[in-house]
Amino acid sequence: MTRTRQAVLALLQRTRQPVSANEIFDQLQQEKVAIDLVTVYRTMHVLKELGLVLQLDLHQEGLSRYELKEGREHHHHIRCQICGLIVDLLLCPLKKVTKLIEQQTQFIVDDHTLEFTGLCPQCQ
Amino acid sequence: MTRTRQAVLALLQRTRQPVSANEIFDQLQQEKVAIDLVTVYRTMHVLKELGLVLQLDLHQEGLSRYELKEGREHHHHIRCQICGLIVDLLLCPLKKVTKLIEQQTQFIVDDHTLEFTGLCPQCQ
DNA sequence: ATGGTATTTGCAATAGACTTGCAACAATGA
DNA sequence: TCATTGTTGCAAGTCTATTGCAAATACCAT
Ligand SMILES: [Mn+2]
Ligand SMILES: [Mn+2]
Ligand SMILES: [Zn+2]
Ligand SMILES: [Zn+2]
Repeated sequence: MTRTRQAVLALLQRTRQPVSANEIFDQLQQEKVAIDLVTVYRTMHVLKELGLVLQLDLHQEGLSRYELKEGREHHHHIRCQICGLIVDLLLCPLKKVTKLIEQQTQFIVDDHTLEFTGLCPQCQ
Repeated sequence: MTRTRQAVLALLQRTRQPVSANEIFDQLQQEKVAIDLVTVYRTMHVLKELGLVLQLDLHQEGLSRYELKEGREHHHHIRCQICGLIVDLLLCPLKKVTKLIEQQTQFIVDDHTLEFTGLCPQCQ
């Protein structure tokens, strides 16, 4: 756990939203923390390996975001199409559906992704 | 509807799987149809606008695939992690869940993406 | 502390999907 | 036929992310 990695972790802690590598880079620049964008990517890789961080690849965004794992279980997200707000959905409604799909397709299902988009309360 | 666009449409018709721009390009090359990769991208854009083609951005693939819309309604997909087989799921299990999420988050939901991965019957 | 090893970092270059500018070409139609 | 419009190919560019490599840093046994 180097100084640099501490800085990234600290940023994730004080950030409520999932952040992209570029956002981490820009934010740390502003805070006068010298860090290369490549190092951000490599740091995120390490933090994922350590199980401290989750990587989110939301649909249509064309980049990855990261959030602290903390105690978070498997969950999904909803994103506002106007302001980009991302909110955790704590339920996963797909357990029964998974069994149905296994029957219908003869696949063995081992993962899924689910994401909603819409308008947040502010943007309506 | 130019010769080139006809060739792309014909390829989509005889292809069972959703195909990427590069796959369309390679396949047409093999069939001695002269076409530029840029033209493939622009053609897919046009065919989408015309409502003839659906664009799929499956999770973790890092590229777009295209399938004929034909009569297809809103639907989802399951992909085999070994061989890449993609199968249509004809059900959408999210209508009730959407209402629940609107209540919980105060968002107005207007779209969602859902995708399963697993092992197809051949690869188990 | 000191020296030696392993890890981490920055910079430059690269990869890969996709887009854009522009000029040549083809189709359309008065 | 000529002018206007739409389509294509090539080159170059964008954007996120990765890789090679050498310099800097951290770590550890002496
Ligand atoms: Mn989350
Ligand atoms: Mn489909
Ligand atoms: Zn789930
Ligand atoms: Zn659906």
